[in-house]
Amino acid sequence: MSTPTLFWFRRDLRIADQPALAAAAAEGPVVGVFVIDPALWGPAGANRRAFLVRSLEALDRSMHGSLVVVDGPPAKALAELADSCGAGTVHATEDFGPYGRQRDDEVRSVLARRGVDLRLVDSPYAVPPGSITTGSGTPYKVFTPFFRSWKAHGWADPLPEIPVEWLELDGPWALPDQPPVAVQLPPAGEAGAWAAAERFLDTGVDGYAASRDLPGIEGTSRLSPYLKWGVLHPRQLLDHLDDSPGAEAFRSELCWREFYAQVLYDRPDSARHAYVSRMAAMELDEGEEADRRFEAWANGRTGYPIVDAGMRQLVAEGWMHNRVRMIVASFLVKDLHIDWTRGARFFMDHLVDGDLASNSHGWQWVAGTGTDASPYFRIFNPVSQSKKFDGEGRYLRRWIPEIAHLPDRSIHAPWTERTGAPAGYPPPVVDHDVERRESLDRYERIRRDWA
DNA sequence: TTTTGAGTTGTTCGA
DNA sequence: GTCGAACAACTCAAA
Repeated sequence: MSTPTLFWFRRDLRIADQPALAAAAAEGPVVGVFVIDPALWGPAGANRRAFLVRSLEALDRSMHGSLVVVDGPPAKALAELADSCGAGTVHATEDFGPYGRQRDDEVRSVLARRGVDLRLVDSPYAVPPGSITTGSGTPYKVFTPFFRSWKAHGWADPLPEIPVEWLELDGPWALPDQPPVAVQLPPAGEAGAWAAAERFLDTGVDGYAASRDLPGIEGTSRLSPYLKWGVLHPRQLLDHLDDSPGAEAFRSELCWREFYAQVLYDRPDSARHAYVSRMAAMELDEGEEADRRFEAWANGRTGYPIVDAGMRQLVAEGWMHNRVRMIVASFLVKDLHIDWTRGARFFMDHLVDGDLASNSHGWQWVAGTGTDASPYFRIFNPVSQSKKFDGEGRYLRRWIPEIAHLPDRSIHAPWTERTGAPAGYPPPVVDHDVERRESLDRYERIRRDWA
């Protein structure tokens, strides 16, 4: 009997279109393993952990129950497992995140000492980070030229189905208990992912360019949790997109994910620190009053309906509409003057689709600390954004029952209602016009000091 | 090396 | 209500 090879699942919880798995299967019988890494498990947040557990259960079913689940630091866990089953190689999909790269270096050297080879194949992206550069060989910092270059570079077609001989090891291999969560999780596994993908590809792509901006309707793909865990690979979706405007808009959203992965790959520190370092000098509000305002934001009680609706959706669903993510982020940073990293952490605690690169850089874009060139005076007005993208208040009424009875005219700014603000709904925590001015002043001080 | 055109998602003001 | 200009001038990418 040939020696088994280990396949280490990470952010690629699928069987279809799996080049790294195909490479493992080409060597013989495969032991599929997932390592519950304490360094990632704890910080993931209960919602994401719960979705991960379900995704692993689905994966295990598609492997006829052969998935091995081990606990502990990956280097130690994999070394022990390789020893016990006599595997000479460990295959995995390459990870480009700051922690993942460091972890894989360590795993590689620990395994090498036992004569076990770590082989990294493929990536969670259509185009692996680092493979596209500008004409002068530097990483792109602006999206549009990156997008052009990314499309010109192109990507592989999805792989045809390959046979895998899964090897079962003596267990028991228990998945961790699924954390009890209040949110309704998306259907897990490749079947659930493809049901969602087909629904979107069949009926959602056409109107995507316009409807993706309207939080009151189901206009987005809702595929982010699957992309996060690699239940779907982006090239599988790209393979179904034509040249229509909606398809191009969706392709560009997929590319944003890759652009930010590339930025983080180039600048691992930018997960937690300002990409534009001089912006770290921004004056921030801290202390009791700032904490009180942060709590109002986190609890959906700022008195600005679009902000509160978004935060309530985040806590209730573990997901927030993209347009509203920008609005609530802008409000925390520019109306409350609170550090973007605090908001980013809160998002990561709740999001089922929480992805470090996209989350950190989405926040940095809003905060004006990121790769964007001139976001100086770009401060979202929570009332005009609400009127523009949720004119009929469908989204607001769904999430804020206290104000559901208000007419369209005043629902976006309840304090303007002549009969008085509704009982049970708070007055605005700050005055947007005042805080907008304050933010511009603070930016101006940084700019002046820099000059 | 220098130059040139362009840059996710905005807001406000005044005509 | 709608529309264009100003915001303030910076950095990036490519020619």
